[in-house]
This record gives sequence, C-alpha cells and structure tokens, in this order.
Amino acid sequence: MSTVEGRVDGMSLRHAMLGLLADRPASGYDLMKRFETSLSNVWPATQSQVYGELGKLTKAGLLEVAAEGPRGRKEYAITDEGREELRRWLTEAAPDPVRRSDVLLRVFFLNHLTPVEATAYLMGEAERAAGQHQALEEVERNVDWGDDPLSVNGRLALEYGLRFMAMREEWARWAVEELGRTRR
Amino acid sequence: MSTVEGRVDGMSLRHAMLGLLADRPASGYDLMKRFETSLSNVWPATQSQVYGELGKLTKAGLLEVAAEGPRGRKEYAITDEGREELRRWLTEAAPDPVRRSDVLLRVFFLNHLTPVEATAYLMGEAERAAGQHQALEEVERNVDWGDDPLSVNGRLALEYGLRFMAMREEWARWAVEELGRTRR
DNA sequence: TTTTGACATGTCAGAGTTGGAATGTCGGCG
DNA sequence: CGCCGACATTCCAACTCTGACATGTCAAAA
Repeated sequence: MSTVEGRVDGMSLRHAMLGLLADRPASGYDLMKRFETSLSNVWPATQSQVYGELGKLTKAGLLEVAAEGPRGRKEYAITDEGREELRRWLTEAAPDPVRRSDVLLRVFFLNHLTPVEATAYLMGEAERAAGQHQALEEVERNVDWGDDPLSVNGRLALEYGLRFMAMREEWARWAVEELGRTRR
Repeated sequence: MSTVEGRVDGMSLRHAMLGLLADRPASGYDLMKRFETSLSNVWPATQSQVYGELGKLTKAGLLEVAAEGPRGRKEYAITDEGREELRRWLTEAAPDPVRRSDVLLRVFFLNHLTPVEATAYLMGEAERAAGQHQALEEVERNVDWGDDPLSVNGRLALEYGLRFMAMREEWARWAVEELGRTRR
C-alpha cells in the first residue's frame, strides 16, 4: 500500500531523487543544481517536476523534511522506506528500454531526399557525434577524479557516453559509404 | 498558420506518419501494422496516438482523406504541403537529443548496492544487450533484402542497432572489470 | 447459418514532461 | 542603507504518451 501508487515503468525521476538524497539531505534547490550538472546528460528535470515530486515522495513516506532553514528552505532526507524503494529499483530487472530515436526515424525516410541530401544528413550526424565526443573528453579532463564512490559511477557513465558517441560517428560514416555503394 | 502549431522538438510521431504515407496512402489500421512491425524498434505508437494524429494532420492540411472503403475505412494520403513538411523535418538539423537513460541513471547510484549486487546488475546489462543483439541478427536473417529503397534504409537502421547492442555489451563487461579494480 | 476473427475507428483518464510565471527572502557589496 | 543576485518555493497551462475501453463491420470457416 505504501509503495507509491502509479507503478512500474517510467517515473525514474523519483528514483533519481531518492538516489541523490541517499548520499546526503538536500533542499529542492540543491537537487536542481545537481540535476543541472551531473545528471543533466542522463536524466534532465525541471523545477516543477522536482518540487512536485518532493511533495509526493514526502506524502508517500519515502522522504521527510529533516530541517528548515533561512528562506523557507526545507531540507529533505530519505527515510528507511525510501532507501528500501531505492534498493528495490536498483536491483529489479531493468525492462528492455524501447527507446525512440528520431535519428533512426529520419534514416527510415531518407529515401524521400535526394542522395546528396541524404549523404549530407548522415555526415552531419557523424559530425554531431564527433562534437559530443569531444565535449565529453573535455568533461573528462576537467573533472577532478577523486576516489569517492560518487565519481567512480560518474566515470562509468562517462565512458558509456564516449563509447556511444564513437559508435554513432563510425556508424554514420559507414552508412554514407553504404549509401554510395547501393546508389550505383 | 498552416504549419502545425505546437512546433519544434518532439512530436516526431507526426513525421513518422508523414513518412509512411509519403510512400503510399494507407488507413489508420494499415499504419498501425507498420508501427508494430518495421517501426516498432524505432518509434512505437499506440492506436490512440495514430488515430488522433491522423485527425490533427488532416485538419492541418498535411493529409487528406483520399478514399473511403468498406468498414468505415478511410484512406489517408499525404498532401503537397505534407510532403514539404516532411522534407523540412528531414533536412533540418537534428537537435542534440538529450536522451533519458534509466540504465545510466542506475549506474549513477550503483554505490548504494553491495559490490556483488552492482556487479550482478552490470552483468545483467551485458546479457540483455547480448540478447537483443541476437534478436537483431535473427531479424537480419529473416528479412528478405530486396533492392527497394525501403529496405536499404531498414538495413542502415538495423546495423545501427547491431553496433549499439555490441557497444552496450562491451561497455557493461568493461564496467564490471572496472568495478573490480577500484574495489581493491 | 452462426460465429469467429480480422478489419476499422473512436474516446477517455491518468501520468509524465515542458516551460514559464509569480512570489518572496536573505546576504553581501557598494 | 539600499539594492542586486543567489537562494528558495509554488502554481499552472498545455501537450504527449500509455493503456484500456467501447463500438461497429465484413468475410469466411465451421
């Protein structure tokens, strides 16, 4: 009964918040900053969502207001029940994520463009991927990799991003070639 | 005024439908079948969405009812304006898609599990990726690759999937090792 | 002939997401 | 002292997406 109602699939925002608060208590404002920095590439969230969810999670007993500060600041802390839910989510089998991909969707309809235009699109994809790859390398250089467990996970995620962007670029370049081959 | 109102970012469902109808006219029912087969891994859609969108697109002048058939069947065809919009979407620079990834979100909070549990999660990821890779290879074998431009694009998309799953598996196995290293 | 299954469309409630606006407080700098 | 910028919360309108429900027609097999 107490396990937050609308179950199962999405709503990972909840778990993102539980995960952040499991490290240490924080206010909505603090959480926002963390969503804007470390989590921005993994799970973006807006103010309205964060504050709304704080309310729901508190009402559901997964969080509690641990302290009140200066400007109406409310510092939220995870409860034991919240920790349980976090663990449950972390250990449950992740459902195959059927992701939507507008990049691939465009690829599906590339035949409605001229070969030149289609090639240009794919080259653009390659360059975008390369650009993001560079951006991630930049991040890698600028983050001070302490030994804290936090940044261990961050490193894993970053590596995922690097590999993903490399793959995207390689695929796009391969696709350009392929398009050239079949055109003849 | 006629360019469908709520612009810009998402709503690629619209363009998926325009893309499908650009090949040949079809009913909502026909479209559903194509969303369930070829497009299911790229852009899943439900009945309610498809029929709803058919109405909106028709009202917006991007589609028209070309013919009516037996069981209330309405066959929709793309209009010139619709073709324009499709081309516009295909050639416009795709915005960097900031995707949400619940897989990575979990990775971020892996430190709230025991090393054994965390490793199990990553191994599971590797196996899921391997499974999906196999499934795609299965698809590759079973599709008859004619020369029609349709399946050319399909092949590009399929290859993307294969490379993506391979990357995911490799990354997960790497992450397991990495976790083992830092634990010591 | 009856019944089943494929064809075919439509509506709805609820959750999630976005983006913006409105409001107010405190600390420190000039 | 007065003001600005950072801190901090709350509410809202609009849209998308999901999943279920409701309804009806036609063709062919049993």
